[in-house]
Amino acid sequence: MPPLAETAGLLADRTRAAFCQALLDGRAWTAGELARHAGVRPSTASEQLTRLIEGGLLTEERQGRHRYVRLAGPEAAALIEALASYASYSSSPRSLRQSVRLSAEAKARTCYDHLAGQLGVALADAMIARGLVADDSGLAVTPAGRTWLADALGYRHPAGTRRPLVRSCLDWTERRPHLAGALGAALCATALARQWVRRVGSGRAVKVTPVGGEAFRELLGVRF
Amino acid sequence: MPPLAETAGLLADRTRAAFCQALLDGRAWTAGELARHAGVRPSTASEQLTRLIEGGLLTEERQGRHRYVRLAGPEAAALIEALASYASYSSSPRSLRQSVRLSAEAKARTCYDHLAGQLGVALADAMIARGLVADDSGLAVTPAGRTWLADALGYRHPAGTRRPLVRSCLDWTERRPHLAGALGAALCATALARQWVRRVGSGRAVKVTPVGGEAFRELLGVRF
DNA sequence: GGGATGGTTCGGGCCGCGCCGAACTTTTCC
DNA sequence: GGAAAAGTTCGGCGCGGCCCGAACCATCCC
Repeated sequence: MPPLAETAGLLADRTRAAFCQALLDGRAWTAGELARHAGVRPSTASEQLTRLIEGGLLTEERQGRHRYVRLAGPEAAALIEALASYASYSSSPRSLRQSVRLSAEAKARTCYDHLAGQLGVALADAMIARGLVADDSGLAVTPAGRTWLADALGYRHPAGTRRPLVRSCLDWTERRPHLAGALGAALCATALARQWVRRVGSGRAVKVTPVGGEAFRELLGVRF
Repeated sequence: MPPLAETAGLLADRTRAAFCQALLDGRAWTAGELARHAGVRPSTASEQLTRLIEGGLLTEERQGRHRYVRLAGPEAAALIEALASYASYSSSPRSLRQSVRLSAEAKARTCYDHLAGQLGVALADAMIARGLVADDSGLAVTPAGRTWLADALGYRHPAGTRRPLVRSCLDWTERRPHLAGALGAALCATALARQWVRRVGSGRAVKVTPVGGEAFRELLGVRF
């Protein structure tokens, strides 16, 4: 079996796909949580998780009687994003898309380790409008952007890392790009740490707190 | 079945994956060519092609008794690239990788509508070194680059298109990025039109002609 | 220790699907 | 018109894999 087909096969199953999409929130889930989420028996979940781990898409971490599982890394997340984005791009009738836009996840959510949804797109737009990120056919952080990153988030990009500072990630609800890469991750981490956003429910949805609304307005002029 | 799993399923089969990877050369193939290429009977190829077309990954064009088939567009190509790149990234033992590097495809080939392989990476490096493309955490064409595009290739980027001028595409033989997007396509089209490279065999491999060697050296200082 | 909970292993059932060959249709060429 | 070639449709075969329940193991808590 050629490697492409094999990798695709990992994601070509209802249950495994549900696992991976849930794990796009970047957190570690237990096997049982994923089983309930996908609506299968624990035994089934256990087997499918093993396959995903052996396939290199997930990593596990055992803690006592729990088996925690998370995406193997940004590359794996990017692959799943790419597939999900293409799939929703090529399918999804209009009416469904409309109703999706009204959900909590569409307003604001995490996408692996960065922010997405209407919030994510608004933040991306704001950073481009303020000249912190340039969108000259491909995204790039400007010098002003680097300063802002250090001042507002306390983030300095280590030289020589493989991960790009900023990467565009197509938003499957908004159909517009938001910011991924190290910048996106730093922004999301800060937002969670300083309680600008709070997770709601067990999924990927987040909610902007009053403090967060203030912060986003002050730092980037985003009104949400 | 969730859309992600469905799309993945299209590529989760030996035969269909072989079709798609062959079609990454950007050309239109007949059903029979693909059948021989993948080592299946025409009847099988016919059925699988229908599935890929209904799934939106391919488009067809009938001409007489021939059924020509090609990738549906840059998005589809990008998806297949992403999967192929990840698959070879996560698998592929060292020895295999070594022998792959010596093949004709590794030296120079097309990747959907742009140039890849050692040639593609060399061209990308040269354009970055000459300041035509900036690699400041994300790729972007510089003003000098736009001038060069107009002068050397006669290409002017239409405003308001959805397709990015330049996009990074991870090379699965070199493990380094080469240039995709409209710029990559324009460069590849020019190279083929002006006989800088010539296709060899039925696959994606190309060969740099003497004229091409001259042109690449003159325009970008690339010695190949 | 004993009960409850999370997770795994194993056997078995079942459905899907990828493949082929044979028969058929359509187009091309002589 | 007739033969050859490209492609399609259909019936059928067989494998793979997805799922479950039952039994079992490991951990945690009282």
